[in-house]
Amino acid sequence: MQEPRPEPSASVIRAWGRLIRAERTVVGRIEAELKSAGFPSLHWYDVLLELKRGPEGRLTPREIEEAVLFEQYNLSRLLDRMEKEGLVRRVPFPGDKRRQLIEITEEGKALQWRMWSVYGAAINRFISAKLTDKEAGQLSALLLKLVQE
Amino acid sequence: MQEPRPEPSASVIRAWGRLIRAERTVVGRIEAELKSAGFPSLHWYDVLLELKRGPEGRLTPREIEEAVLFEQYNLSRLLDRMEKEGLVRRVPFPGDKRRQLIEITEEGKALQWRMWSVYGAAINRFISAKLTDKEAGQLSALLLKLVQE
DNA sequence: TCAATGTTAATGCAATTGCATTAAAAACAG
DNA sequence: CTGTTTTTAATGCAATTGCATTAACATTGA
Repeated sequence: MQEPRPEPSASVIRAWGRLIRAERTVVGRIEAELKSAGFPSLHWYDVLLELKRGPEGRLTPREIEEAVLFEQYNLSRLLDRMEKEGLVRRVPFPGDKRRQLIEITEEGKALQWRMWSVYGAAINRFISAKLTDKEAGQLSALLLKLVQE
Repeated sequence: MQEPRPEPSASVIRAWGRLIRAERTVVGRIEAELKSAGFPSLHWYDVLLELKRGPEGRLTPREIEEAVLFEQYNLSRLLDRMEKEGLVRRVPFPGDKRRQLIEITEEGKALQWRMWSVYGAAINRFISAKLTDKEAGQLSALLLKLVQE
């Protein structure tokens, strides 16, 4: 016998819907800015930024996956494309031939930098203009609760 | 001469990162539940729900697009697939041969209903369990500000 | 009226993503 | 050790998405 399942509350359903919509809207706006400036997508930026932050500009694919929540196979092919563009380089992982290190190139760093000038401006336009810093802090705290555990 | 562009504040950048991450995480978890129950993706659900709410279970593709923020060409092909599964039906739009009405079928309504039992439970597990109703309300309000104007 | 413009939906083709599997190497268990 | 299991990354192929364009119709304005 199955217990009746309680419906999610109206306020939870509303929050969920708005989360989807806000994300789609803001990502769409920011991607449009990047594209119209001739830059690749946010996914590329995310990888470049993570690498730049990593020790000596290097991370394993696993670490990148974990940082940006991509699927293994998607990241593998994204790195193919980025390598072909000269933005990253695959180097051997010392002491483990299964793994590898992805290293950002100077060209990759330069692209990240140039993209940030457009990306940062877009964040200003589409987020800073809509929320105070205090509200941004509240939003962060709430979203953090959502992903925890 | 170019004015120096102010950097987005740290709290805004953090909120933006968490918005992306929270959305990806929760969508991923919910999609996994749907898939493991043998159901199609959230996109299908979204379309079915919008149609079910529409007058006599009908909306134009334009209206669906607007409601769920899909691209025109993606929706066009999604509707192809859904029609092939017998979930929706394309019917002529009276008085305008360019447009059409998409009508949900009984089978489509039944699928939406069955999906909701899994989807609602997933929302409970992944959202209700993490936020109080009050917090959900605050989150909604903040996300709304983000998409406004 | 009718040419020009705008709107709606579909489609060919390229790029990306998803799924399942594979290959290679490392870690582990007896 | 040696066979088994686990981890890491790549890949063939199908499904989906993105981009650019097209076709069909409606609307507008001279």
